[in-house]
Amino acid sequence: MSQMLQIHDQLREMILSLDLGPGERLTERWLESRFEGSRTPIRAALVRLEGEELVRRDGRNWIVAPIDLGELEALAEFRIPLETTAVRLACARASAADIAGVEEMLDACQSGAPREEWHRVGTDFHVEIARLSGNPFIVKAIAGAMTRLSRARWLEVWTEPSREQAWREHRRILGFIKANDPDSAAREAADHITDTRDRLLRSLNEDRRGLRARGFAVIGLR
Amino acid sequence: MSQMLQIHDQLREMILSLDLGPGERLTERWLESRFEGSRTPIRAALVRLEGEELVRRDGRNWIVAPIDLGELEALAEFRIPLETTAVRLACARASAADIAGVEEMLDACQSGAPREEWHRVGTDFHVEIARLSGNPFIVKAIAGAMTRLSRARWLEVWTEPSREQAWREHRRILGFIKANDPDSAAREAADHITDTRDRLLRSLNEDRRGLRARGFAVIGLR
DNA sequence: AATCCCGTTTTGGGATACCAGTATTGTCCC
DNA sequence: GGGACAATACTGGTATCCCAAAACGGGATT
Repeated sequence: MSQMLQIHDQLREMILSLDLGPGERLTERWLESRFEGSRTPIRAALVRLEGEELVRRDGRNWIVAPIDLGELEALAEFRIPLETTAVRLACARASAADIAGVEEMLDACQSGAPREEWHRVGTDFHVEIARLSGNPFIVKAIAGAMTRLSRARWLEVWTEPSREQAWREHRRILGFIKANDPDSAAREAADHITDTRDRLLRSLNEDRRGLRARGFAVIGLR
Repeated sequence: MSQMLQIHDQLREMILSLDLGPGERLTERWLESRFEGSRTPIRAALVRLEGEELVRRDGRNWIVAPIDLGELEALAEFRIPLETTAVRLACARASAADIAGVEEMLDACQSGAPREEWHRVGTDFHVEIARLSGNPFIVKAIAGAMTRLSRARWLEVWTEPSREQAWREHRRILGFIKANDPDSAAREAADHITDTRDRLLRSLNEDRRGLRARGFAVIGLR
């Protein structure tokens, strides 16, 4: 694989895992030494990441895209029509094998699993459901939305019951798709997105102090 | 403005105007002489355009993204839930001044206007409506969808009546938003997207011969 | 005439060199 | 000690250079 793609993926991972703080400045020279490559592939990776909005320009400088918690509502508003459409289409189009694949993914995440695993599966579930719709534009849009959501979800204080609740909702959505009940699946999906948003916002609000202590600007959080 | 952005914008325009044929190979050296800049900014522009899916890699080469007419259905399927949501939100949120702005845009496109003008306004209308929703994610998604549609719409054989029909539908949508009738606006928007898709597909089907003569692969067109 | 093969050319990927602008720092004067 | 200012260090933007690999071409062979 080309060096640029390696750098892109690694940097992406570092950003999404909060290894690099939101808003943190990135100089091409630092990245040069960090990844032991020249500025050429590094610049390409940065331009690419800029397209994914994981990196942004601040004047002439590069910075890790800040987390704007104020966009959480808009994100839910965006996801609801898309994901309800996705599950409806999934009911019409997904094969039993496709559905089983997603089910398996959920099963693989047992209660002993590490935090990263829960985080990843919780994101991938929505993308995989979107994939069942067979519409690549929906898939990409949902994947992008989940990426933007991803870092804020690390900040969330996950309690066992809230996590269990989310998983129950995932299973219910999948169950309705399996049962070929598009209306219920769509209702469940919309409710899940709303619930998740509220859980997230509540958690972040309760933990404002903790967030600030960890150096996160709590901008846009009402 | 940086040279890279200039190159990006010019190249983008050349692609969207079909100045560069879909599938056409782009060598960095040709672009170098064409834009009188070195490969560095050109490569950055290409990476950027790749993110917008206007340019693609074919092995090691760069090519102008082909037009896949088969994705027209998926695109409509994607737009309908988003744009119906957008008009509903617009009803709730758009100010009279905002609406008047869009109205003005439609008015500015009189029957004597050049083809480019119709094309541009026909695209921008949907983006502006999305903007009235106040949701930036919806705006960006619609803008991206309209970009992908853009080139196929150049291929369309525009008859006077079909163009008039589209404009009537635009006005109707806007009228319902103005009248604060979200249900009608949403229905009208969905119908418009479906109608437009059908008009486009019919036109392209009738003109297959013409398309091929102009060098366009009619892939994915049923 | 078709095909294979090898040298040449051209390509994109990466590294480096250079520049102009900007921020920083250190210093000198008050 | 504090503020103005100049030298300096560092940044991203661009141009150029080098390389390996892929594409191309042309001639020899069948």
